[in-house]
This record gives sequence, C-alpha cells and structure tokens, in this order.
Amino acid sequence: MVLRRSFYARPTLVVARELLGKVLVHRTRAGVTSGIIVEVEAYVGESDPACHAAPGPTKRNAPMYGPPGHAYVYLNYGVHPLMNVVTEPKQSPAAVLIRALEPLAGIPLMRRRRRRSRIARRRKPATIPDHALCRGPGNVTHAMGITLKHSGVDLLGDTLYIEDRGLRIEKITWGPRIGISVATERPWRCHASGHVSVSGRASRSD
DNA sequence: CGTTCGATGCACT
DNA sequence: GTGCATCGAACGT
Repeated sequence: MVLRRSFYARPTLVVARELLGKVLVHRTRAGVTSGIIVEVEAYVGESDPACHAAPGPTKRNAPMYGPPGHAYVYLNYGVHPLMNVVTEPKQSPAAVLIRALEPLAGIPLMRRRRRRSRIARRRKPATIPDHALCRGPGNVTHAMGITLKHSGVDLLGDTLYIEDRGLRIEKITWGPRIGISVATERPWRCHASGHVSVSGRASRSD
C-alpha cells in the first residue's frame, strides 16, 4: 500500500527510521523500477547547518517549505541528482535523503540507465553487480531515472511513490551523515546494519 | 589496503 | 565566481 500523507507528516527522524524497509517505485514508459530503502539521512530545518533550508527559503529548496510527502531533488556536483522526501507536519523545512536501495524490479533497466549515465560513459564497460546498482544517493537517482524535473512532485501520485509491503528491517545503525563538513556530530544517518547495498565501507560491516 | 582528484551544472552570494 | 548531502579511477603504501 502506498504511504499516506500522514506517514510523512511526522518528525523527520521518525520518518527516516520508518522509511527503512519501504519500497520506492518509479513508473515510466521504459518500465517500472523499484527497490527497498536501506539507507537514509535526515536534514532537519533551518537550525540544521547541513540542511539546504539553513539559509532560509530559496527557489531550489522551495519543496521543503511545502507540504510533506513531496520530492525534493537537486543536482549535486553537477553530476548527480539527489532525491529527498519532504517531512514534518507544518511549514517546517525538513527532508530525508534516500541514500541506497536494494533493487527489486527493473534491474536490467537500472543497469541500462547506469551505463548510459554521464560518468559511466567515460569509463570502460564493467558489469555492475545488482546490489551496487542503487548504492549511494547519486546511483539511486541514476538507476531509478529520477531527475531534477521530479523536484516538487507529489509522492502520492501514480508514477513516483513509496509503498509499505510489510517488510520489516530489524537491525539498524545510526551514525553521522556522510559527505558534509558541518554538524557532523549529529547521528542522523541510519541504515540496515550490514546490508550489502549500503554505501560507504565501514558502514556495511556493522 | 589507503588517499587523491577530476568531472560537471546549477543555485546562490 | 564559488561551492557543493558524489562517484570511481588512478595512484601511493
């Protein structure tokens, strides 16, 4: 069943934890891709220096100031769209970054998308293992076909959404968020402990 | 094993 | 003009 608005309209750290085990689905003309969410990060409001809402409202971060249950997608390093899910009940700018999935449906399509992505095109052909297709936030968006055009999209629509399929991830680990230089003491990243599709090296071994 | 570094585009100051 | 919530190849140890 597709997650309702009320799922997202809760404190960001709660939504982050609850997103583990849920299934992200994207339906396109090319086909359906989906995967189990196994790694996320919380970015919580203007008081969080690592959150894109820290400088206040801008054109880019506008979706975070809107209703929960929408996507906030932005381009990172000129190469990678990163996908967030907008959270919190009111006009409180916060979101959860989707960092890794365990691929379920559309694995051949994911692999095709990864191979034709800008970075992959420059290097020699190498077969990407299934479990690495959506490992890392940039890889998630490439494999799922998520672009900047999805920023602001309602996740209660019928093309990009998140489902509860009754999966329960028992063991999770909280730790510092990756790739940021401020507020590194806040343990606002969580992932399925020891999962092969989780990004980072030390992270997968615990 | 570990670290460094280039690619690349857009929003923001 | 600057600086990224990254990726992975290429190098050093």
